[in-house]
Amino acid sequence: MRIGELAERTGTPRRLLRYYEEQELIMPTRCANGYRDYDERFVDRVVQIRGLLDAGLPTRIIKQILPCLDKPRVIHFKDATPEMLATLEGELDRMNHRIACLTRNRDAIEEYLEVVRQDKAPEPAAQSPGGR
Amino acid sequence: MRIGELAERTGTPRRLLRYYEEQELIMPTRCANGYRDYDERFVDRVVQIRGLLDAGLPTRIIKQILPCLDKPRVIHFKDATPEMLATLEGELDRMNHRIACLTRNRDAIEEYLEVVRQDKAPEPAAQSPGGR
DNA sequence: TCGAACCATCACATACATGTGAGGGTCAAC
DNA sequence: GTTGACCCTCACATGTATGTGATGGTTCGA
Repeated sequence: MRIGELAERTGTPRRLLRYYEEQELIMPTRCANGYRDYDERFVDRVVQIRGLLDAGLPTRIIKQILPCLDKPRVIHFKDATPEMLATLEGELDRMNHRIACLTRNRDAIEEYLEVVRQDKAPEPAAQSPGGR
Repeated sequence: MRIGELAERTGTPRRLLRYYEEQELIMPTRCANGYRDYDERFVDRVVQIRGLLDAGLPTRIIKQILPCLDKPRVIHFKDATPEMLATLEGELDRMNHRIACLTRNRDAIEEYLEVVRQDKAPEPAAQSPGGR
């Protein structure tokens, strides 16, 4: 598929698809006329990239972890230098921190919303301060 | 405490503490001489801010959710306009997406690391391709 | 054959978090 | 009273992910 279709199917501006390519996150082939030609697999991949970017990972890191996640991963064993593994472990750590932080705050927001809704919804009886 | 101590205790450049204040994420009082005066509570708060920033939330959003998380939260009930609640729900959603994405990728990295380690560590017997 | 709808590259602009430094005040210790 | 370690307020610079537009090639249907 060409860039327009991929853009539409992933909800991503063309500009960014080209940017991700420049950052070597995705490497589409080219048609004879120079147009980018994207494989079906790129749909998922782009969505994954966007998710990781949104979660705070820079392209530099995403570029490193992406190849490790492809499923027939035997191919990538030889790339696994010690430094590379160390980087991955470091990122694993940061991701765990992020997950913990997000989860903590999400739970807190959820609780807040529940409490506020309880305070607004029920029949107007005796209520603690702040009630409507 | 003054800015230097807070910076050291949170591992945050002074520059950023002033920036967070400019963005109205933290509002220290001032001493007579104009120095910022930080309460003990700011230590946790700054750490929380940094965690959320690292997880991809912009200061604009952090500013909105922070006050909802303070524990004697009765004070903040009146701020809960419908638009505000909608925003919060939206952010809750995005945070859930982020958490899901991070968790998925973390698990995949973890699995990858396990497989690679298994491939490198054990006694050199018959092994699948890619072995050392 | 023309126009619309794609595609290409290039370049400049923006928002946001952050770095860095200049120019100057405060204060405690010597 | 001078020095050094703080603090202040600017203000300009950087990196990263984005927005936007100029300029031009390709394809295809009217």
